[in-house]
Amino acid sequence: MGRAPCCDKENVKRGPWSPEEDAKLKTFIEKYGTGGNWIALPHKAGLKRCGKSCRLRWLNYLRPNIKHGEFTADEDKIICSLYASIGSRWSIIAAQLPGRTDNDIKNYWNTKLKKKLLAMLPCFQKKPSFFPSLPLHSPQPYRSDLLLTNSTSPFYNYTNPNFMNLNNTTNSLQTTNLVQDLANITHLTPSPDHSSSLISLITNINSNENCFNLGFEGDHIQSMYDNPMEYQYPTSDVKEAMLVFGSGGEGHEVSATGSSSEGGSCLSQISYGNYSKSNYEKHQYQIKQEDQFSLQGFADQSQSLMIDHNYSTDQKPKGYNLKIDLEEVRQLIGNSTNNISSSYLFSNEDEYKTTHDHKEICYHY
DNA sequence: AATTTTCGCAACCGCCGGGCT
DNA sequence: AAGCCCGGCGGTTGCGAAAAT
Repeated sequence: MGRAPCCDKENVKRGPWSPEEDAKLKTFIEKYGTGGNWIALPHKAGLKRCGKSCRLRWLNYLRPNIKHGEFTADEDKIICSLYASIGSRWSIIAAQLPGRTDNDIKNYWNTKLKKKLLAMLPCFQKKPSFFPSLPLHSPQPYRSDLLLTNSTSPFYNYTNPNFMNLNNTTNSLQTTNLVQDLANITHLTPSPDHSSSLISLITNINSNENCFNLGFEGDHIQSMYDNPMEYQYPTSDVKEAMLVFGSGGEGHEVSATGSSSEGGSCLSQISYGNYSKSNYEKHQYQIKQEDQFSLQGFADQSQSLMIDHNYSTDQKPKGYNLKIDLEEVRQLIGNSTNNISSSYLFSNEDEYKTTHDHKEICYHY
């Protein structure tokens, strides 16, 4: 049995607010305040609205000093910085931007800023580093060397040509490039408590999540839990093959089938998890952002990006510093016409279906 | 010019935590 | 201590506008 609704949904008006309703609400609150009770407010104000709806309308639209319109470069910078630090805590981010609402910032991020930020990732801009030897604008033959062949995993032996075989030399190089690209963009600095400054790759078959993970590792496997940066390669049963960068382990929502609502899109997260080897689902502070970020660059492959960043329970960064190059973001935003990667990166569902059906590889500009 | 697709944003939904009884 | 109520929050949806075909 579910929770009782906050209001009688049959008798409340829904949908867009009329100017008359706005005026009623504004006048009432300016005169009497909210009284600390949003549920009772609409009745007092003579509105046939749910209290929550009134609250939202007031906070997001009617209250004084609300700022609408374009976000400034400085605001972009703050949003990017805070998102990199705390994730999708929109109310906290909004608190740093006077006049902006959490809803505004959330919408702005989801529709514009995120795409611009992701589009600047070198690993997606430099196609050869990720899709070496695949010429553009031409269907590609089936690549047997890109098959997954490891028969030890039920997910691994799925011979989907859209996945890379990370066991062979070619793809090790690809992966190394990928690692380097991400390291470049995030300016990751190894933690002092990881004695190895070298990034080594490990492969960790994760049967629970249909992924195998590539992680940065220090000298000991413990690093796998301490170190948040790992790549996950879903290996089966996904209509869109995708690459997820980020944290794995139980309690993380990184399943390959975790697609968001829209057909051609796939999952992406920026999450913050506190791992401990013994019980890494405890004390976990996770912030998740699902992206609608798809890539049609490799057969019917869609990809997503996850930047993961380890936090301890006091939510302070532990181990690594992630710095988004905000100047690059700003330049990118300021030069929206020069955005080759965005059209390359973002596909729509129809394109997906077309290439999926015909097993062709198409690059889009 | 008409139709379809995509985009942007306001609003809704449902979960969660805190305060009160 | 337990249960209820409410506010706050983040994710999602729906619809009108704009862009593309």
